[in-house]
Amino acid sequence: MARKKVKLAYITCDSKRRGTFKKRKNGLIKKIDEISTLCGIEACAIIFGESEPQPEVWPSPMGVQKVLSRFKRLPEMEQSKKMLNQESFMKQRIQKAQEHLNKQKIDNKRKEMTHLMFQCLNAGQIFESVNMSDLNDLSWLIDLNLKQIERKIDETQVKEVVENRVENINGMEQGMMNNVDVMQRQNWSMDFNNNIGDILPFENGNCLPNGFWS
Amino acid sequence: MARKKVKLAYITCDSKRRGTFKKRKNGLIKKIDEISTLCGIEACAIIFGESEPQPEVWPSPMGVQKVLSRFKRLPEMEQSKKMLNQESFMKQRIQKAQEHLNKQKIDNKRKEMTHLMFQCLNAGQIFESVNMSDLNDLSWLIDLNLKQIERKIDETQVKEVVENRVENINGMEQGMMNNVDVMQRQNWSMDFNNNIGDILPFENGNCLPNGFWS
DNA sequence: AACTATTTATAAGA
DNA sequence: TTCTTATAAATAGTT
Repeated sequence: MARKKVKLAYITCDSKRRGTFKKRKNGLIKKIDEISTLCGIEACAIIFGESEPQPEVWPSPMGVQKVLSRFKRLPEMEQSKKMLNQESFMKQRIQKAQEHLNKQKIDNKRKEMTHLMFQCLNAGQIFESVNMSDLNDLSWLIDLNLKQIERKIDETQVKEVVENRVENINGMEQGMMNNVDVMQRQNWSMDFNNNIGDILPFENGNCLPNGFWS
Repeated sequence: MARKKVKLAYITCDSKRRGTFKKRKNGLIKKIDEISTLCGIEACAIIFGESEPQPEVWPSPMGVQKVLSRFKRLPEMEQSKKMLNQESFMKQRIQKAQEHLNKQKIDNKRKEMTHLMFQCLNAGQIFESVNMSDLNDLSWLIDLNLKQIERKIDETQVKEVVENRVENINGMEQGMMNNVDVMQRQNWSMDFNNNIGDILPFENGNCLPNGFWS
């Protein structure tokens, strides 16, 4: 997990595998030490290196024996209660990955639509190529921005100053919804960028926020 | 390890300890899963929660049994070979902490001296309060900067442009070494700041680098 | 073995 | 409890 994300699979290259093993074994033992200390619990780990007859153990073999005897004292039934651990563990992992993927997709969509929104503002029109679905998302995004703008207005109590700008924006939204020509006033987008910047929910106001595409 | 560095000691607060345990147990199991997969080795962990009769085990209890039987097959002698693991582990930890501390000290000193250097440049003189030892470190730091400046000059091949500036800097160093009055030309520091900024080894040239004191 | 650029883990807070 | 988010730690690739 560094420099490059590593695929979770057997490392074929011998030297790399050995290096990884050494580093991760140390990390693992440190982690067990920490959780034991922090939470005051009993735990042990036994790690067989691939060509070493003696395993690395933690804590001392005596400590391991203590944990093991406690483990063995449990009736088979109890020991096996979590038998499906590994499988359910994998399922959990898959589910989490799936959820993460979904979040990323939504996030990407939002970025895409934000980009499109600014393109439209700069061009002063909505491109022919934008399909219905994106248009829908776009209006959702504009809606979202509007709400934030309204909130900001309430907060700063400068209603009188920006009221007509908000009307413009409402007009813009209406226009987008109907895919008509509210945006065609070329000057409007520049006016928008120059004035609305400081109440947009982005750091940089009239351009995409820092690191937006990174 | 986040938001705040946690002291490696038993967590007294019950709710925090339980939360930490849960999170770290998951992290730990994930790590064991990873090292097993990546390195193709056998390993197991048994973790007793503080009030749970059944331990969390990894991999499945069957897998644990397999590792355990392999472990038990080893003669006592072999099992105990790494008996001192825990103690030597602690010693290693202490040594590493010590080394880290030393690096931090050196780093701090360097920052302190850099700060002092700029203070002197701004004031146009070396303060009476600076002791001999710091003066020594200061000259070392200036030396270091000089070398970087020289390297930069070679790289950019703009020798003719900056040559006399370098002479100024050499003069400055000489002056510091002798604790005399080369720095007293009030205008010099401003000139330095204005012109040397882009070849200093810092991001911001005439002020401390970003995040320097964070 | 030591060094960093990155990825992960995770302590607090919402 | 789960979800964020800022920070601390682990660690992959390099030297």
